[in-house]
Amino acid sequence: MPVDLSSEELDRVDELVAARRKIKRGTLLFRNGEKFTSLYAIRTGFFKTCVASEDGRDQVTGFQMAGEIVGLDGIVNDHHTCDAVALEDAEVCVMPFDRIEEFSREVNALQHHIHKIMSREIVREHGVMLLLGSMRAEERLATFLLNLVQRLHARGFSQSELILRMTREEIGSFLGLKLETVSRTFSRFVEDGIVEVKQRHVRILNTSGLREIVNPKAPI
Amino acid sequence: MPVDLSSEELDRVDELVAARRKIKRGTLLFRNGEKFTSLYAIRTGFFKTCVASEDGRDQVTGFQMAGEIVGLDGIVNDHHTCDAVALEDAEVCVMPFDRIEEFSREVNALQHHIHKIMSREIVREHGVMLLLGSMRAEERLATFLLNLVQRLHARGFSQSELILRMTREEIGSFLGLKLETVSRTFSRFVEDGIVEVKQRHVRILNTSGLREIVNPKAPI
DNA sequence: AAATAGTCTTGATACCGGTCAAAACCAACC
DNA sequence: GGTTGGTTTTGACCGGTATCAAGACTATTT
Repeated sequence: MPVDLSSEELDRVDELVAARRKIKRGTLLFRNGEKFTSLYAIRTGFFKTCVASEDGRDQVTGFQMAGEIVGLDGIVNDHHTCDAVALEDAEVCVMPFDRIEEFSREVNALQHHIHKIMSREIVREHGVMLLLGSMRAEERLATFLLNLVQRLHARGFSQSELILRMTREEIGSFLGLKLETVSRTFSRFVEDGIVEVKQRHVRILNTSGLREIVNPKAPI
Repeated sequence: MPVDLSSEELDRVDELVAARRKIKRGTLLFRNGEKFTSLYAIRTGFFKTCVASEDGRDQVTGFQMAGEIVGLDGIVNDHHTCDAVALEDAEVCVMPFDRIEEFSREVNALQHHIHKIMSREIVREHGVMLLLGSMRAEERLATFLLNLVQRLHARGFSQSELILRMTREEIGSFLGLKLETVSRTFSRFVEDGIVEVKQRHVRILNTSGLREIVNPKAPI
């Protein structure tokens, strides 16, 4: 949790963490309908969250990595409304929400931090809505790759290479596309020399090419 | 604000409201880039919020009516990242956010209420992502109408009649469709006897028909 | 009443992405 | 090594929505 806190306050924040929990790849951290008790800070590993409609269709609402928080959906109704699935072996900090509320009454910076986390999630989802509502397949995939690599880079990984932890189908679900379209769009990027793709391994050869796809400059 | 509070606490919540502000139809409550200071509780009127991509496309992220809160997007970066536009003459309560944080340190129920409001917005957006990512035009419009009429009914209006405060283009932007598709889909609903449409005036003739479109029952 | 601008509807056509199907590839396990 | 199951790629074709265009309707203004 990257907040500006005094060392004393930091100690208190440590008390927030009730436990650590390991999640095996493919298993759920929490599921739709489950009682909400805690937020989870991801220490290691990679998650997807997804919601389901009554008739079985489901939609990946996000991919989360180290340092990010999952579980915010559960606050409003005391029950989770989506599933959080580990896409690789993972470890999280369990932070009981009543304790978070208690502490954030005492530590102003923590209170504000919590508010920011929730607001950031709202703003992130605005971006996804823009993507789903107005972009074509190539723009969606380019946006997705740029976003992933940017977040990975902020964690010390390469700016140009990444390993996808999710299947084409999961990417498609997130981007509102079918897996075949995701695959075809990757192939087109490869043809155009913008990326190299070997299964889940992606190397970005031309970042500004991707940016150009997302945000085409009006010629003169 | 429908919270369970003692009357003393309720008095304090009243102090949250720094002022009321009237917004003329077509004008902005706040705009992208503007400094964030306050949340706004809608007293009367109807708003849309929309985000814009760099190259000018924009996406309506929601429609808000009396009792709902707008401005949550501004918390994370101290600046708003979307526009809030009044679709009819409106009045809002201005609630300075620093005061909200101050009070919610003292009134537990208020603190939790704020958290719920933000979580509810996150969950609502999950639903929009599901809509944008996996539904076809008819399902999107049916979902939209059912949602609108349900929220209006909760405010004492009819279960079956409503007046749309937004244009076909704004509906389309929200639903990820072009205005022509929205219009055609309305026409199809009319042909099928599911709704009556006279410009902005809509009467729902067959609610379960709409539900069926959203959530088709598997035959046997 | 006429004129104007904005909004909405409808038609014809194009195209993007979906669907269906087959084959290739990969990893894990006998 | 061979088998199995899951994932990915690719092709052929189809369908839903976008696009382009014209006209109708409504409200407001002159």
